[in-house]
Amino acid sequence: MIINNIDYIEKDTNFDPPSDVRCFLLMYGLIDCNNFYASCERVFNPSLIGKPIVVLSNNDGCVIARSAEAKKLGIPMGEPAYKLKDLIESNQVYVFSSNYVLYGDMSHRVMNTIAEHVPNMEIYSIDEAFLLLEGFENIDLKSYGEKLVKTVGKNTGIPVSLGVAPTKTLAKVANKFAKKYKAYNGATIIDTEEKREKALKLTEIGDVWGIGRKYSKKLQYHSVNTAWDFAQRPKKWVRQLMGVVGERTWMELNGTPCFEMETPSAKKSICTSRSFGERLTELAPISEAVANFAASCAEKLRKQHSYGCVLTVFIHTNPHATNQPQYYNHSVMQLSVPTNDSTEMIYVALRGLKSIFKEGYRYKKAGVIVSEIVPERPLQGDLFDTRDRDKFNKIMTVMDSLNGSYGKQKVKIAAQGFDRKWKLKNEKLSPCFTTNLKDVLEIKAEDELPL
DNA sequence: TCTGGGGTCCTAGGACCC
DNA sequence: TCTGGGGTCCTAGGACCC
Repeated sequence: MIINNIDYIEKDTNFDPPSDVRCFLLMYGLIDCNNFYASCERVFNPSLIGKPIVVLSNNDGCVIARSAEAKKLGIPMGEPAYKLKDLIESNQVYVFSSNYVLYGDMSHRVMNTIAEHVPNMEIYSIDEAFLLLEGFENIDLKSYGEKLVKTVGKNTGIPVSLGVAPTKTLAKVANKFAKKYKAYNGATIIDTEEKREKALKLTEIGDVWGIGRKYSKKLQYHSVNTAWDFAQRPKKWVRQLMGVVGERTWMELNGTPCFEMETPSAKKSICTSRSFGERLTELAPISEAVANFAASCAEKLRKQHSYGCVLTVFIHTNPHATNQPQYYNHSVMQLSVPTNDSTEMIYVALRGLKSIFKEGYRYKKAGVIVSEIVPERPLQGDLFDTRDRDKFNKIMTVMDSLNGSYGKQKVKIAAQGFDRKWKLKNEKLSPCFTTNLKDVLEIKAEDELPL
């Protein structure tokens, strides 16, 4: 029985695990890319197949993706790269700086392929999509799923896995099985009560979607070690310990959908922030960085046809350097008129930065956050607004279109500067195979050097 | 020396009003 | 003067996700 009705869920607070036989009218799928960033690096460099690969975060900080081989070596997710130096060298692990242009483009290819075969999908992240499988009663979901997985792999070179179940959370569970056991051929379906029970019993509580580190610890303290233990607890108990959020996860694990398919909506906040490649002590280079972050926020706003009303700037020192003086501050500014104009945002952001910048610290990171985001129209004017908004709108449109055709940052505001002292460290960047022919040709030329 | 970046949602508590 | 409760709005912080 599927109860796809939020009102019912709200009212019946004593709903306990159902034990009746189910008939699923509607199933959710979760398809995601295996070791996505590592797989992307591999697509254009087949010599890496079978080799351990790790991809590092911005500034080559810590590990954010690992190939299966790297996982096998015991390289943990999130580990700082410097701690892994020996392990990397002794095992000849291939290390890459993150190349988001490449990953973004590969993501498009994967998503487009899925969209060609599934009518209703929701892109959930760069490497994941939920599918809504409606009207599949007479179709063998297992072979349908296997076929989809195979097609995506063939068309894009990226290996993917699919989990199918009556709720999104259960689809996530199913997906883990598809990944873990090769014999599933990339697709696992949870469509009977027996499979659900077995899957939940084999799933650690911390691996459940929606249960993070903190709750995982809390639950284990109460002897809840598996997803099944959790699903068997009374609903009231879960509500008390974890609030409505935990209650929804509980319902979903028990087969009642609480998370519907979502359509993409405009962001409610937009943030651009970076750690600097080197520590900065002067206002000038930090200003340049902040100007760039503000410009990037404005560009993101224009892309989603929104204006921002509030702008926050923050800076801080390195919290890990406990032997050095620490400083963290932020400044919140209300914009007189909602805007997505780069020049205006830069101006306001720099004013904010000036108000919080203090001499005598080694700054590590800064960022700009835009909040209270509203749709582009209707615009509420300010009586005392003297800015020629039409003119600046036109300038922004021209700038975006030039940058769209000739490449990022070909045209920018003077304050964004050219020094780039704040720039990221990414020493192990792969070429942008999919978007930059020049990079690819250069690599080829090098490859041909025999000695 | 070296530890990412960008989001969302929920809750508790305070201020304020009637 | 004192006492009371309910409602709303805002904010900071906590938890989670990828």
